[in-house]
Amino acid sequence: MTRVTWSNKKLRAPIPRKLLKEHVEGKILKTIDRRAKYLLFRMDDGAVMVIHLGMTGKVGLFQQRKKIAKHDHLRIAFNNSMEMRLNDARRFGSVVVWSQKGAEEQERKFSAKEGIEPFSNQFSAEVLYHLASKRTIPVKSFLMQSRIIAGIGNIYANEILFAARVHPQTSVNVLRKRDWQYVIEAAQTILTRAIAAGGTTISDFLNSSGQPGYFQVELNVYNKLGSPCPECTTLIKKEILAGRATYFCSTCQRVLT
DNA sequence: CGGCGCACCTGAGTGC
DNA sequence: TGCACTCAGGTGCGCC
Repeated sequence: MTRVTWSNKKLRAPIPRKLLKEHVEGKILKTIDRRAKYLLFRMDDGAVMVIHLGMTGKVGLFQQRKKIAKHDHLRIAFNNSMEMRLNDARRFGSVVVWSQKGAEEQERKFSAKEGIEPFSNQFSAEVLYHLASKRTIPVKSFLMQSRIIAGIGNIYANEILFAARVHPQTSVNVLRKRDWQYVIEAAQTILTRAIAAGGTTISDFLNSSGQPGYFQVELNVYNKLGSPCPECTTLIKKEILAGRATYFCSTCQRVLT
């Protein structure tokens, strides 16, 4: 990575310019991993650059000579005429750098406060049942709490609960193990589909088109206020739950008690 | 501690 | 190429 440049705006936090200069510029990018909704760019010396995309962030590969776009906040050039660009209109995203010295410890601490990965063995009816047993928050809020479960945002929380036929308002402590099993299966199916669509988005970036991935995923309830439920034709309802738009079918999704 | 409300920001859409 | 207003895919802080 031959050169790092940035805008003068801060994201969620100021861009760590000094650390990027010291630990990213001039280094060799070895692998890119993901934990929760964070991207981990690992240098071959052990340093790590962590990027979160917030609501509107996008990372793409571009020719260095291509004109920069409004809201490009970070550019990292490679030694082959390409560069990676982080574009983020609302600036809810973030960039953090762990130097090789403390990276392992920092990653452990970071990972410890992020929730269960939906494709891990921990994402089981047993585990979720126990985590939920003493809590009373609505199941939708529970699914969206990144400290408990990683990677499920508002759109997919809505879609998962529709697929599992669970009402978003249901208090988590009333779900039985078999309800959790439905939720888990729905989550894995829907996230798998979403990831497949996301893969298409990455290709679009290279082709300079740039369609957000979720337009390619078929949504059953999210943003479908007043549309007929695909299962029973009842009109989809919308309510605000914990400040977030919540869509559901009041026939298919019953509040458990 | 758990649960909730709200702040952080820009842009798209809608109604007048 | 107006203006005012609402809403948006996430996270984390402060308050009760």
